[in-house]
Amino acid sequence: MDISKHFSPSETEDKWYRHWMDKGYFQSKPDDREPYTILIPPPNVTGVLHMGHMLNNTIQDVLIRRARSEGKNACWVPGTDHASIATEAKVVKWLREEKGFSKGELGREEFMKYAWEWTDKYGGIILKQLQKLGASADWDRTVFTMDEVRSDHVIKAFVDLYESGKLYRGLRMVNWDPEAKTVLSNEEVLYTAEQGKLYHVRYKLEDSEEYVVIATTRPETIVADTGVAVHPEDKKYAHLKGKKLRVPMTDRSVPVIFDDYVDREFGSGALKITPAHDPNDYEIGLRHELEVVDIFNPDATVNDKGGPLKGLDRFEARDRAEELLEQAGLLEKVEDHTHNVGRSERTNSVVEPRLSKQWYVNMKEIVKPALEAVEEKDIEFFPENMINTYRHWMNNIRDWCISRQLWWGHRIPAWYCEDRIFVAENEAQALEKARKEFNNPNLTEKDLRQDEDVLDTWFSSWLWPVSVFNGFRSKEEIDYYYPTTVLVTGWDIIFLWVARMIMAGYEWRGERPFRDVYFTGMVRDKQRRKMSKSLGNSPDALKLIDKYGADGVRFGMLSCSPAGGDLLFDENLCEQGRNFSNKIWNALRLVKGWEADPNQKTNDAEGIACTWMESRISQISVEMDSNFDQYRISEAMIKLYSVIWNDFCSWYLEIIKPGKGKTISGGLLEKTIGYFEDLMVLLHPFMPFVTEEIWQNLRERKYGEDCIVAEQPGRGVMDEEKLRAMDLVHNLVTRIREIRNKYGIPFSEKLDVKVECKGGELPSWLSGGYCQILEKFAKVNPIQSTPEHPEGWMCFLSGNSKYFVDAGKHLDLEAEKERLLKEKGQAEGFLKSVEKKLQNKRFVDNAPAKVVEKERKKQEDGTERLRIINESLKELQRLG
RNA sequence: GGGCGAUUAGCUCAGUUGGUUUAGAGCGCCUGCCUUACAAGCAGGAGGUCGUUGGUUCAAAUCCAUCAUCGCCCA
Repeated sequence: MDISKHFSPSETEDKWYRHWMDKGYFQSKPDDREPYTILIPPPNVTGVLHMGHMLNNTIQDVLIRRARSEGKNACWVPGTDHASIATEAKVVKWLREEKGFSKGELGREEFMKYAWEWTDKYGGIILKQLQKLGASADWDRTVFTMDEVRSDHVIKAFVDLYESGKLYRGLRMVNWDPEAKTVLSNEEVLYTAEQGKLYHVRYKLEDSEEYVVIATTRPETIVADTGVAVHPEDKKYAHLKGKKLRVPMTDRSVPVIFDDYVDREFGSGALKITPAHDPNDYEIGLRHELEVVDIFNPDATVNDKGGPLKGLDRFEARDRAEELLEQAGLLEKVEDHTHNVGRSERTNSVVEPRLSKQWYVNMKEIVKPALEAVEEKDIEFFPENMINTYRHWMNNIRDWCISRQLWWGHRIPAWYCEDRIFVAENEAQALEKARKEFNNPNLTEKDLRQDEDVLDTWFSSWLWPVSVFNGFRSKEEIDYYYPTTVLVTGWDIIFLWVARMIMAGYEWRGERPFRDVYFTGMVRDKQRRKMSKSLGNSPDALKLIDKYGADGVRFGMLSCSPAGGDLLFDENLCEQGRNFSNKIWNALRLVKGWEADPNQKTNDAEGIACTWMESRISQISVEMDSNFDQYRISEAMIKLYSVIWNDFCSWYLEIIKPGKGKTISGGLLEKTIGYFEDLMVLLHPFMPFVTEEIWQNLRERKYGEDCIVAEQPGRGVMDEEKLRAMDLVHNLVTRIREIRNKYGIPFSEKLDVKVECKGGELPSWLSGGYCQILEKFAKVNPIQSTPEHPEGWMCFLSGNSKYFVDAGKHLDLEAEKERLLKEKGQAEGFLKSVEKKLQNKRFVDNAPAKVVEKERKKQEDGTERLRIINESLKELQRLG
């Protein structure tokens, strides 16, 4: 059989992916088996695959494939979300640049047509990319937050909440994005320290030339001031009680108020109050019943109320205000000032606090079961400590603003008629309600006006675990799949999404939406910067797959991805993954190259190797079980990597490898192929393509006999003694190789080795089949026992035994002495620390007997080692 | 300002909740090898007083406190 020296992923990936799809392995239907369900955190429908997605989805795929191999009914539901603001921003830009239209010119209906056109064109690219990665999601179930079923759920949820009194419409200070002209939730605003200026402005008393200096970063809002606040205990300003100050650039005067919100240390200790343009000022304004003057249009240009600044953009207005203040002699000084500026996550424009009427979800009641579920571990977080963040947010939760001044999304199902609101699933029902309310059967649709706004995208995705299974309308699927097994997502959306899904789960199902939450870290570059498109520090995901293969990239992502922690991505890790694929591939080439003789018996060494390998496979399987229970995915993979590379390839295969021109026992080859299969099944969830390819090559397979659905190995055989013996052999081999290396003894030169053995009997692991292994790996004749140091032989330690090797002409007394002295130092240090413990009476009295016993054994061993070393040194001196 | 977390080998990280022969892995580094599966490889090696200073304990990388440095979240 002619097999290429290097594994080539590109040839195999598409082939097997298609085969899995053809066989319908990714599909899930409710049946008698235990379900294992994962819902994808829906990426933006028009987005492209980035490193975060790769990590997140690789982990989901590992879990799903592992569950499948455990015989569970594995169901991974893929889908996308419509990402209201991000998508609308893209469509607006596209229309402006390509078609020359603005949103306003088009009107709502036309705009929506274009938005759907855009979505149809770019939608789902990301899902195709996930397939390249090997994602074994049930694609027949692909859902979209704006498809019919999901939209229906969103509308129904809104109506439900309204009817149960958990929704209200209120005037609040909101985060306004003047570019997208929409409100943003707190979570959509990103704060960073930015360089600005602090303007010190003089406010004169109404009836004198005396003035108060007030520091502000936003002089353009001076014209909207309706008060000046000072701290009630600030003696400096006590005399201002009852006075009024003239607002610069206007002919208005405003009262001085006393409020302990004021920070006496900041600036002059006097604060201008602009209720319409600052959330804190708004609160203060409410307390003191100040007037509210709003000087901005929705696009943050100054309106009629802005006096001399009218018509200017807010930043132009700032400069203009500076000029005007300067001219009026009211500007005391301007300083550089660093302060936190909030920007829109989507458009990056500076967020403008603005008073506006919006829809809110009252969180008071909803939050309770959601917090409790996590506190009581009904829902488990991995890593556990994410609960702190969660608790903190939940305890300080504020009502959720869910309306957005956009068109792309679910339009709010609220209709206005005169001064009344009618919330219903559709217009006809709303009309019905209105007719009843007004007792007027003559009302028509024309009398109703639907709310212009759409709902926050998260208002649709918080329903995901329910809506994905059509939970509001049908029982069949949701009763089987809900609650889902695990949610895999980044911790950055714990509030935006995770917390809210939990709330929705209890609100509509009375039950947790998932059992576990696995929080992935953020993928960062080597400089610890979050990988992002804007920084351009994110490698192209598909190019990486081209270069290293999907398996290689998966390996790379997984090998550095502890839950919750950040992940410093290094392409090097993908290379390591690719090399690993190649390693296994070459193991296949080796095994396939052997010629089997059905009549040939296995020898002792081979028998030992088999029992040992079986035990190792059992051992690693058990370890992986426990790793998976704790979502230690990275650890499970690295351990398996080591078993495959070191134990299977470097050790097992080398032991049983037939000599040149020799055949292998048929039974042994059969067993070997079995182990290889077992290892491929265990590795499959991490590296699906290369394992499937090898699995298929290991034997003739019937159609449908595939690695992806193969059963995991049993955990039966566990021969502790063989495992220990093989360790000792390994150690001895390493020592002999080290000596060969150090003294330049070529491998072609066969060595005689003896072991110091008082009774004259060799331990079992130095005789029989083990001798053959030693012969093969260290090139030594069968080891013999000796009561004393043979004349002129070199001495070394392995484990606790003293060995002698006939190094002949290679013997270098000086180097030997140096080596032994170094070992002596170590042995002495070791013994000292052990003895110190044992001499401590309190240790011997208080520590558990087992621990003390262990220390005694250590002491014995250490003493023995030291004795051996000292003897050898004496022998050396005698020779030298 | 409130909170969370980190600090272990040159780099990236494990260390299963205080006790495995004086701390492990991968990468990198050094030495020797194109040994007939694999140079995307093989064999071997060097490298850490577990951030600081105290404390608890028979016993601390592990628990507590302080400080230092860094990161993140919320306001």
